[in-house]
Amino acid sequence: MRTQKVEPENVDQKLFETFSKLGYDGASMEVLAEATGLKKASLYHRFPKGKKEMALHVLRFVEQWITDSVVTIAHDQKIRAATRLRKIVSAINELYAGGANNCLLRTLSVGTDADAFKEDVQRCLDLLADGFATISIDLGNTAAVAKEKGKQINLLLQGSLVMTGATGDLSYFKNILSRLPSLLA
Amino acid sequence: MRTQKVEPENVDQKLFETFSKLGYDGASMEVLAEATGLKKASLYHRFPKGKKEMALHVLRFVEQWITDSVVTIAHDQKIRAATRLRKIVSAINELYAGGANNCLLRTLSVGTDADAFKEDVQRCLDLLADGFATISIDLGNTAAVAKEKGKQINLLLQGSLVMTGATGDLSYFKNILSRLPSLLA
DNA sequence: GTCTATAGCTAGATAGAC
DNA sequence: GTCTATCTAGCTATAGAC
Repeated sequence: MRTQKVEPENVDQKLFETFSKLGYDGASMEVLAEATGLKKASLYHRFPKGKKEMALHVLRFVEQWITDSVVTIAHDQKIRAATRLRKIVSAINELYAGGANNCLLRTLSVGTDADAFKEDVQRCLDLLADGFATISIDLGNTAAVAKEKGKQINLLLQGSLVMTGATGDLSYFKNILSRLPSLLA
Repeated sequence: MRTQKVEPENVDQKLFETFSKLGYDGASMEVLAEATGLKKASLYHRFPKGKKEMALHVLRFVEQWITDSVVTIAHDQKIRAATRLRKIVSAINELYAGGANNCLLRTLSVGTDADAFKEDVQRCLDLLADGFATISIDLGNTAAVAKEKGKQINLLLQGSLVMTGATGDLSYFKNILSRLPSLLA
């Protein structure tokens, strides 16, 4: 048929999940096709430059998510800073399924083609740190202190996701999320 | 020739480095052969069950390193706790090349065969946490508090290595290492 | 836009000479 | 114990029908 079998947003979501879980080298075209519900050739129709283009596309998908769910919320002066942070924490908790999901930014940082993704990964991490720093400033910190706290949150989230992923113990992730308000204050 | 071309310890080291850098799926037999200086068939002679056996062997290599460089040192009552910790920090700094190297326990936690390594990865992480906890107890904390601190150090080290690996900024790793004494006190 | 079929290559793994 | 040569399966990617 000529009509789309799967919505682009659903394809993005499945590619995101698969790359997050298996990394770039572990996510074969066969697996990606099964995950999206499309045949390999159809995936190539949507991403003519192949797997690398898919991963870069998913990274932009994540960058957009961060912009919408962290950065924009963080800057919304109509809402109290503490409330903004609660919304961000809730979004992050949902994205990572309470710690059960790996972080794409981490899984794409290891492998044969990691260099190709480094720039986009860094931009995403910077956006996250800036979002957290914005909240921290509004909670009463100087820009310099807030910037350091933002970077520290990135470190703690990544560490908690590694530990939760390796051990299966969701409390690593859960604890960091619940401590975010005090860590940014 | 019938004699060994490369010492087993050197093979272990190169396999460790390659799996750490590229992960399991990214470390092809071809790449592993080049890294060790052996041909593929020679690697199969040493590891008849193939790549999975190599990765498991390297995990035991790491477990031994942790036992020698962290656990045993941590329990050495002949030395002051603060001095023991300095030795451990120094060893960790060297292993990770100041943050430039990825952590094998993390890179083997993602990919198509991650399940096969999970048990060993967990054991290594537990050993590390126990080593840190031992120091923390000797610095005056209760067993319960020390245990939590040990787990937190694992989280911080993993997080710092992810951030340093993704951004190239060695200070994430360096800062955590320098804070270990106060974090365990 | 999706599909079947397949090209061309590289992966993990083996056989057998030395 | 190491090597060259090779097998098979899986990989990324493409061709062309519908």
